[in-house]
Amino acid sequence: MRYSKLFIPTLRDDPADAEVISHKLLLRAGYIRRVTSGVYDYLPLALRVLRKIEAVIRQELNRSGAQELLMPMVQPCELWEKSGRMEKYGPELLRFKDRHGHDSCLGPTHEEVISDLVARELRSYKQLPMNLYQIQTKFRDEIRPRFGLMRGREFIMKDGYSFHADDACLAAEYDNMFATYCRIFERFGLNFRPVEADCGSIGGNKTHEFHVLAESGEDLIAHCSGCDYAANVEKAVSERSVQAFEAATLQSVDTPNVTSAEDVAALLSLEPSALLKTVVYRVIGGENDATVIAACVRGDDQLQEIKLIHALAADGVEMATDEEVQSIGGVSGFIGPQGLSCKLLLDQSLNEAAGLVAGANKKDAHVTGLDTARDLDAASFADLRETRAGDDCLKCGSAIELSRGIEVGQVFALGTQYTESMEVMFQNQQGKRAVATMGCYGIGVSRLMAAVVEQCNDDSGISWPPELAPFQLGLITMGKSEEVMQASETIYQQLLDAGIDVLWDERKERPGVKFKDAELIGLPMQVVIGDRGLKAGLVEMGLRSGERNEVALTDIVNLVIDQLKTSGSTN
RNA sequence: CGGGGCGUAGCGCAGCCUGGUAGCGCAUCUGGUUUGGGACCAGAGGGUCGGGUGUUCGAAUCACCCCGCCCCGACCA
Repeated sequence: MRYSKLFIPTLRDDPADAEVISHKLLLRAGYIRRVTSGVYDYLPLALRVLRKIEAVIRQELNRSGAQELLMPMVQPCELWEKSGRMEKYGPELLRFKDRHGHDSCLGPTHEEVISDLVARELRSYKQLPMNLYQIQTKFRDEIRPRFGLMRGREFIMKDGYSFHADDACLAAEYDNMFATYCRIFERFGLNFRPVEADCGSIGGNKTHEFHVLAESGEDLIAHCSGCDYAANVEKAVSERSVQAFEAATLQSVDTPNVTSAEDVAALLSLEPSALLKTVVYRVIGGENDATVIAACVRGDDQLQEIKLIHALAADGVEMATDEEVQSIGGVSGFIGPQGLSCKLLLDQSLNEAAGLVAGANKKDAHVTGLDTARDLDAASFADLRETRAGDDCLKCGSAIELSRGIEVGQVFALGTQYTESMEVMFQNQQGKRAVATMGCYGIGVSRLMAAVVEQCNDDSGISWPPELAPFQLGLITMGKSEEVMQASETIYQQLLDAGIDVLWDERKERPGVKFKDAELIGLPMQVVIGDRGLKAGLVEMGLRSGERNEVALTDIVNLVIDQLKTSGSTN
């Protein structure tokens, strides 16, 4: 491809409204442009990268026994009514009526459509297992799209669904997909980590997320320094040794205007872990729907809301308003577990704990000497605290570390959650009707492009892994002499003939401009032909990393081929 | 939706406080000189100042309303 014919609108300055590196660089290097909130154009360079990402995914999935199909983006609402997700999915599901008044929606995911398809065609256990996937544009009307491609409303996703006659078969496919995902992310040269995760709104019972480690990641993940335990903090479990405090009688203590756990601890010269922190929520969904509840963790711990939601078997929780706090007998700023007229949950680390300090439910007062076993008989215990760096791993006892991650993939063992409601049935070996069991597997394709940029960049721009670069090679012509143009054209043709994806920068630009653009765009290798070297029969071969060598003009094509082989770049 | 910031030429910004009819850098176009790391000189084009209403002799500037964007919280690939 000739540079002058390619649509690559590069920018000299960082766009003002981009925050994270991938967003800035993809905009600056001419890969993407915003159309509307959370919706982007993929310009020619971006499309090339996307196609390469897709190619790797297809290759590995096909090799693992999955098969590709393509489902529609527009879906009838009936399917969502049938699965019961119409209400649960909420406003993220973009709904509309067609001209006949038929309720439709844009597919944010395809469990319903695939289950409906399979339900119609599945008769016998002999047709199972099967694993079907697609690479499709999804639409989720996100509350807050941000960070460019990282969290768009419209995005490209690979989603796969497997169906099985029994759970053992599902478990085997889960492991198969897990391994396949590891291979895919390894081929992208990413620093990633599979982690145990919460099932979220998709449901199911077993799931792992795949996170690319990056500062800009939206998720916090906990991983053990001594073994392979890793989990999203929404799910991570760990222990820490907390000093036991001496049992004492209950006493009230004045704490005028001192509300935060840290400040109360400082005022009373106590360890923050001696504090018992009480947070009040209103429950959404489940049997406690719309009621107000209180949850307690130690003063130096944070409450993990996802864990609380699970402990309550609810759909969600929301911080209580001051009025709601009052309605259960609490006083904002001085809330304590005693005497509240509501359901009370304590973190399990508080089981049998004594000598604690907690809010007194009176303005400007706390109580000391609180004993959870003695003073709080209505409380139930659950794991509610968020894992902290330095905690002990439950598996091996080593220290837990925390990192930020970008979730680029997730595998779920769903079980029969959708197959039951969608009636995906078949006749089993015993001749009986049975419900199929199901798994689903996602990879955020467009997000992956952003995640790779987050990990592969430097001050000059993007630095693509060879397998994903939009072109394998940049051929840069310097000078305007007839000779150098002619020599460039010859090499360009030879490279093309050798099947190499080359971008020939034949623009009438100064050398600096061409080098800057090549580096911004992130091409992994460059060949430079200039008047100076040409006289001596030499050209320059350089890598994005900076390494450069003068080589004979006559050798260049073969050297490039060798280099591409060793770097593992495919076309 | 709640909280914070912002909207002036393709991009990055100044001007606004204290009203007088729009400016800088980059990019673009023309001509010339340059040509191994984002050149220089000369000239040119390009703006409903996000939109509306109001105040005023006069509004980018002041007031009110609306729209859009970015950041922080709940969602997730």
